[in-house]
Amino acid sequence: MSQTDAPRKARLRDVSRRTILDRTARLLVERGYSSTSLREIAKAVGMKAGSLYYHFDNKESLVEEILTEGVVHVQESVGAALDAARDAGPMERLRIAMECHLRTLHEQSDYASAHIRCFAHVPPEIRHRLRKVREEYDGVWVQLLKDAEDAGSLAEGIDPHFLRMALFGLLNWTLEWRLPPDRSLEDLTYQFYRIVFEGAARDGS
Amino acid sequence: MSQTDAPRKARLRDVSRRTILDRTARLLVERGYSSTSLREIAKAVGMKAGSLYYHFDNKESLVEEILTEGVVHVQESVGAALDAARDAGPMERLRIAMECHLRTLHEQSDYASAHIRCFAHVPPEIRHRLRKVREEYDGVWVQLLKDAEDAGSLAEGIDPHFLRMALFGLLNWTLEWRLPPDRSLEDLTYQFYRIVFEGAARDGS
DNA sequence: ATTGTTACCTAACATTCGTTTGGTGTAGAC
DNA sequence: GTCTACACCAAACGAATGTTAGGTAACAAT
Repeated sequence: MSQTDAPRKARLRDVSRRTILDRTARLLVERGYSSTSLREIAKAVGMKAGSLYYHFDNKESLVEEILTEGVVHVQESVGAALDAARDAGPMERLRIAMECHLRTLHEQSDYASAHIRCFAHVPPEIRHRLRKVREEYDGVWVQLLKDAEDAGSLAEGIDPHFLRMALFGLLNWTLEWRLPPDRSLEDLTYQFYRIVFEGAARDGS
Repeated sequence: MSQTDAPRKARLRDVSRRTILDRTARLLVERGYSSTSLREIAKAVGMKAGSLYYHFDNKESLVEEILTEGVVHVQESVGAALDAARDAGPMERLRIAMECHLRTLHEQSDYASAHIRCFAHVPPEIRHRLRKVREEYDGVWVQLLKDAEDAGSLAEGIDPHFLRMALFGLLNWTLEWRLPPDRSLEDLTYQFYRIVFEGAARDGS
């Protein structure tokens, strides 16, 4: 009846729901989509498998919500960092986006890394809807590269579309490694930025 | 009794076995490890599921053989191309290796693409043994980059280990795309080579 | 004190999975 | 013509899967 009543009533439900999402995201990263069973998820949460259906319609919608949120996490993280560096030049903004993308994947969001690792193995309908969600985040990079191009910072003959694909490959593939713990993500970003934009070859080779 | 007798006796067995491997590789690329069932494989071959056990101990060893052969395909393809260009400079040899790696993944071997797409989702023991198989192919690239470094063709401050990881990310991640059919793999290789080695930024940005 | 809702559990459902067992037709060897 | 090894099939196994139905403690509202 009070204003705090409705939130309090809804709290346990929301907490449990969030716990399920968190634990499932972790399992999806570790074992992939098909190998993560509802009973495994339930055990990680401290429930029984059937109880998951109180919070989600089925396994697919649970996973879809996680993978969708994964894109949102990366997009918000990169977006916030770019907003904070609104005055930086286009190349510096690209470097910031690279570091932020890497940091979200490796240190901040199991949702994001679950998205990368499971996308290809998820049912086609989900994958189709996830493509739509990706497009908005893709747009951020399209704009970043367009800004760099307009500023005359990109070399001639470089196709921005391929460059974007190359960047995604570089950044997302790092999930396949065990990151060397002696090197920071800042180092990694610096190396990748140098390779992709300044080139790994000595000038004139 | 004749010399052709033993081969003829063994032929049907070998043909069937190879058919199983081929069809399974294709299914692994399309649906991933856990979602590819033995009954699906058997149907694609024209057998019943139980009959697969005449040729393989179990699902895991069937898959392991495919993923292992995938590495062999790439390694032999790249190795042959490099042997044919023994006199080329280290940077040209790197370009050749890139194109050959891409071509094997996209046009020549389902075994190779199955390896890339399924490696992370395969049982840990198999993954552990596959790492050993990868190491030899990794050595090819370690040598390529060492040759480039020794020739003074690499920029200072570039860590060859990170550069190799970057290259693998770039090349292998292309399997996540639908390759634009209007662009050849030669174009793609050229773009990637320019980005990674000459840099996507205009000099002095 | 009673009622109703919330957030689960128990127990089962039908299916599918990898796998095994016991056969069976066919082809060549003798 | 008989025999034998080969390459497979038929049918089932137990276990695991996603999912559903019915029940039940705990708590809040009345």
